[in-house]
Amino acid sequence: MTTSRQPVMRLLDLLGRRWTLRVLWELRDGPLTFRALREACGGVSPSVLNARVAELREAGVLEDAAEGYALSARGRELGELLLPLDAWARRWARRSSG
Amino acid sequence: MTTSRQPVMRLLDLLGRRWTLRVLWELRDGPLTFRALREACGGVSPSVLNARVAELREAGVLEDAAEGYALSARGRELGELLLPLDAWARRWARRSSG
DNA sequence: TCGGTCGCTACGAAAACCGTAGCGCGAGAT
DNA sequence: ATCTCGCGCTACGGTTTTCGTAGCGACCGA
Repeated sequence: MTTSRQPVMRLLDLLGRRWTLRVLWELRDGPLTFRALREACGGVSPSVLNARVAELREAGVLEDAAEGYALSARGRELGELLLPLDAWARRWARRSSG
Repeated sequence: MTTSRQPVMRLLDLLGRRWTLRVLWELRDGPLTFRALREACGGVSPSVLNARVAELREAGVLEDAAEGYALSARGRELGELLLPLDAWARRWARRSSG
């Protein structure tokens, strides 16, 4: 009840690792190669990126594609759940400045 | 254009730190004291929890309350955006097992 | 064969995180 | 006034994660 045995907490733990959310976000609108993904994420170190990719792949969220890496069907679903964060973040950016 | 100058990427960076999402999640249904929050998060070390709390406080997502820490109005909005993750995670948990 | 790009690994330095102990403070009881 | 208790939070040493850079082997077009 308190532990991460609940699915959502496992998910929160997975997403709460550096670059994971960002990778998901960048892959939302189409596949990217390893290097392109790396640059899209502002130049993460390849070791970390590879670790994240492996985790997401094992989680069934990301999969290999001809064009590089792509979100799976499940991953696309998850990506869409992340979408409203954009609107929220825009409103959020207008804090303490008016 | 590529960097985290875009609001959503700042947000993704904020949320992509260990325990941040979890803290948000645990605070969704009511305020918690520091120690209660700590236990709800499976016993995070207080130094890290304090850092996360400070970050979220500065971001205007979390605020001090009589009962401990509580989500701000904005924070509650963000918390609701996280809500569908629960349903997704449940479906996700039924992978590779049926 | 050569140049270019691909996914990915190696490895030392730096930063983040963990676990435990405990401080200073305010409230309630004696 | 003192004692006690739980509170938010800090200190600190050890472990893990992340970073930054360099580069390997494979593939492909010229």
